[in-house]
Amino acid sequence: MTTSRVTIKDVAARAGVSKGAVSLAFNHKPGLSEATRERIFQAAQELGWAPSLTARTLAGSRVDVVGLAICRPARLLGLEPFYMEFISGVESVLTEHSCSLLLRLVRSVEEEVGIQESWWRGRQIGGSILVDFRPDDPRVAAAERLGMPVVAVGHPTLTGGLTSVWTDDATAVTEAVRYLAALGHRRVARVGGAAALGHTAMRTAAFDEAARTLELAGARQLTTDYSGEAGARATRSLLSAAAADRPTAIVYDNDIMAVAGLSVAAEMGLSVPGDVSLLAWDDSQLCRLTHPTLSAMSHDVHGFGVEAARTLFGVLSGEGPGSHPVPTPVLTPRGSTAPPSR
Amino acid sequence: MTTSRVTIKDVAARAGVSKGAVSLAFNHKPGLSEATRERIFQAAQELGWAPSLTARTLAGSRVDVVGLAICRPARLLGLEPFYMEFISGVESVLTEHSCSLLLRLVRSVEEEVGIQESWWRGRQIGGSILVDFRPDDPRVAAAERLGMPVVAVGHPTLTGGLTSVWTDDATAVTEAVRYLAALGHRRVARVGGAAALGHTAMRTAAFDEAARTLELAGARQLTTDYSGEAGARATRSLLSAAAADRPTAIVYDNDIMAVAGLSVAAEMGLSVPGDVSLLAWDDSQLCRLTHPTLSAMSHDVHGFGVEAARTLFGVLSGEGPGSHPVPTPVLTPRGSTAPPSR
DNA sequence: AACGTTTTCTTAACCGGTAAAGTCCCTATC
DNA sequence: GATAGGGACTTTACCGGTTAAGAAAACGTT
Repeated sequence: MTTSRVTIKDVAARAGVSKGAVSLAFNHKPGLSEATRERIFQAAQELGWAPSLTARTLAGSRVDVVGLAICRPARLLGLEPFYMEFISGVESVLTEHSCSLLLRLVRSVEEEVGIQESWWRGRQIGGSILVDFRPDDPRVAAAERLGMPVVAVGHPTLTGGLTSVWTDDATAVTEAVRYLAALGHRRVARVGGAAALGHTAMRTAAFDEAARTLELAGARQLTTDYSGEAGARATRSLLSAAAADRPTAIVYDNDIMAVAGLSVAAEMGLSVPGDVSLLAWDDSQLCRLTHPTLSAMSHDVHGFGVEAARTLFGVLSGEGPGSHPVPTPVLTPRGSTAPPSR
Repeated sequence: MTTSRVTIKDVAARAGVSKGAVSLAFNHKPGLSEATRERIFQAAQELGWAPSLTARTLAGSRVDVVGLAICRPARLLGLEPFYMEFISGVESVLTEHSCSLLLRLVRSVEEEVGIQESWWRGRQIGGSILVDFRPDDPRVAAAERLGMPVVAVGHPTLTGGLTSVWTDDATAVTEAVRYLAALGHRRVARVGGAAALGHTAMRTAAFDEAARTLELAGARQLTTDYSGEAGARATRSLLSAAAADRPTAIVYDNDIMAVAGLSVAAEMGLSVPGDVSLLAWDDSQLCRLTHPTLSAMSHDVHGFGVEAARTLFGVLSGEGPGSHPVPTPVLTPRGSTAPPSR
């Protein structure tokens, strides 16, 4: 009930030493006899004391909290397996360093800049992981202006001089299109993610480029908000074209939209992969739960989070800016892709 | 680049006043002329200063961070729409109070007790939201021992004397079973969540009770780990019984498993809802993306998070322990439930 | 003009730690 | 036996705020 805040002073008194000695003991610094050290830990244990991180932070040492602000409508976040998996990867590294994650959902990049700045100014965080980069993202300048240690999750062309962790979306898109073309598809469509995001633009450009190179006349692209509903709408729009124009293969920017697409195809009486092939992205467990199972560009999202966190610790320990690519998503063919029917 | 930490002292100097005056101004406390107040804000703005939350916390005011530790294997978290939606609800309230969320994924309740304790001891958080209660949960005693303000998300019978926010799972399960029975189903099965969780036990008991009351001889239940794979396995096991014993309706404890079940039925050549009806739980967007769409016990998870956070702020402002039920999940029939075929 | 009130601001003591500098004592060295 | 060098602690000065108590100036009163 009472709790009566136990402080370092109480521990010092109980162990019969000074505050300084307790501090020394708890930071495993030299200058104390084994006996005293033991006595101090004993006292701390008895009183149930742990050093206040707040005070410790204020006293000038580092902050062991990492920030992460995510800017997506709440409705979508719930559904996207991506972030939770990413976070779990980040967490697994933070835990090793007994660090915590400060999370915030924001509505705009501008708001995020504000949050990050106040976190940093208020000494709430030691550094941050920035995600969902846009072209000319204001966070690049903000991070540099503040001198705040960050790792930017995004392609180096988007993240300015910041240390970045990224996947090669362009190559993955190209591989996806090549694969579908190799199966014999000519009318390939892509249902992309949010148009404002930098990596969507990169995928769009790569898709165009691949379509041109492979001389796919019927290539088409749409952008969405990543939601299943938008994916369904986009698919419906693509598949309702006259049979001669209708795409025979569709690539999606996440797996929720691919699942939605699968259901639209069924609803329209089209068989997958007979009438249309579908290819998902990110490849969560979901892709193996549908019927037919979804072929996907598969991706170790957890590992992506791990790498981001590791890199942030690198930055925190003084490493200069760098570019850290993580493995390119690999094609994982399952039941939803096949050669087009004649 | 340099940032040269701006502190309250710098602001005071620039405004030509003392530290104390700046503090007064920024906390909107009386005792300053309008002119000085203005001058101070002006100076702060020019220097880009914001008070350090760390220092502020240390100086004795409250902590504006709320803790949340989640104990589920990372692999599952990614997929479960529940938590992200819940978090987004929590966040929306925290934001109003300019509070942040400290998130941690843990592997066991014991680990969580440790984390919560060190957060609290270290003055990292002002209070916490506890989720996923088990019978005799050690967190109840821990929270009371520490005198830590918390809100427990779980049924009052599980959360001891802690302030709780909960949904009436028992009633919802009963309603689900009644509905299926009303459609004419006699062999109803349930694919439950993690056996160790308190609310799973409550649902299991309620299901048994409802089956007895309605005299459903063929009622069966299984528990899983909430993953789609486990849901698929469970469904496969249930549906591979001889036709005369095979359940004609299955209730799932989340929607991922229901999706998995749907695909298993398809794989086994059974039609939904013709041969077997499926009923999902939680009702994320996913339930509307399958074919047929999934009937579900629908639930405002975002609102659940909102209520949890609101209640925590109540506790923080001194409200005594209380019990806050949120609306019971309501049955939302869609395409996956129908009377059994003869 | 003398005196009590307010208003407005300053001082100084914390909050709970860290870290550099200082003190004391014990031992090795010449 | 004087001195230097460590080891084991203690002192003390911060970190960047808050806040109670104190002081100076402005104001109203009789």
